[in-house]
Amino acid sequence: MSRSSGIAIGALSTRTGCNIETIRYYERVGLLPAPARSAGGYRIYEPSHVRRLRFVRRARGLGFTLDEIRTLLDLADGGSGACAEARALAESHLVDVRGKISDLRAMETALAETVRQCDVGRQSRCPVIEALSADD
Amino acid sequence: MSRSSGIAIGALSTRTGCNIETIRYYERVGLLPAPARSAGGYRIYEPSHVRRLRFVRRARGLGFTLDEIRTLLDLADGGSGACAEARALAESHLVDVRGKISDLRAMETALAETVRQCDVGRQSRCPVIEALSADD
DNA sequence: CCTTGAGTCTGTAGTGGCTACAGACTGTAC
DNA sequence: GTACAGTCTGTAGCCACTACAGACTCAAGG
Repeated sequence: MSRSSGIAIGALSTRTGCNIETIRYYERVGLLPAPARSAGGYRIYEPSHVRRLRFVRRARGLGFTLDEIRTLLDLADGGSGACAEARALAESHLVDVRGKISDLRAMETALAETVRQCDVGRQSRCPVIEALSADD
Repeated sequence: MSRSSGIAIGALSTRTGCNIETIRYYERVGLLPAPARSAGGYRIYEPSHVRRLRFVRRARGLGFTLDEIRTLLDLADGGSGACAEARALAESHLVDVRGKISDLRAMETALAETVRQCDVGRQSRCPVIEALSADD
């Protein structure tokens, strides 16, 4: 018996590209179900854990928060009717992402302009510092 | 004597748009020098504090870390020779910002595509969840 | 002078999403 | 049997704040 024995945390880590400490952290905060344990207390992961962790990592890669991912996981497990909710979550997240992009673009413009002024003249004072020190 | 008496932390907060708790935090971590105190222990800020805090807030607005800002402040105080260093700092920060923008744009594309598929078909399964659950 | 109420004080703890230990134990290959 | 990599728990740190509790202070009005 016990033919398919599952894998240890290190193997799960290599397979998913997720740090060991992070895997344990996900378990602690309830994103990954607690796996079975060996006699000596080692975690033993099944293929379902691999799938779940990949889901989490992918969602993190898209910038979803752990809270949002918890919801997505519930929806994925939940079944029907979930699609509209998942879509809404993804859409509102997309709005966030676009907001961040435009914030960063504004930042980029301001920074680039500041740096550019260093090239322009050989002022007595530093344009970078001046820009940050402006009076109004 | 004591004609110009300085302002309290609340007034500094309104003037700079910086949270009171954040002002105290900046003092704690050495970004803002500790001001004089009233007999009762209230912080009394001078115009130099207003300028310094504005500098910090502006730099934060451009996404500099507190550590980078500490350096910028040293450079601003330090005087000559500082310009090249300040410029280098700003430039490397600009590289970071551009990196973040392109990461977010990739995210945006992937998210938008995922959401779009919800519109396309009336699949039995949710494209958002499917995308996150992919096997490879 | 006294009271009221807004302002301020210190200190501590929480946030998110990890990451980094220390010190003890386990599993496995030789 | 023993070496050594892997894993365990628990705690603390990171960044840049934010949010309290409970005590105190200051200015204005009566």
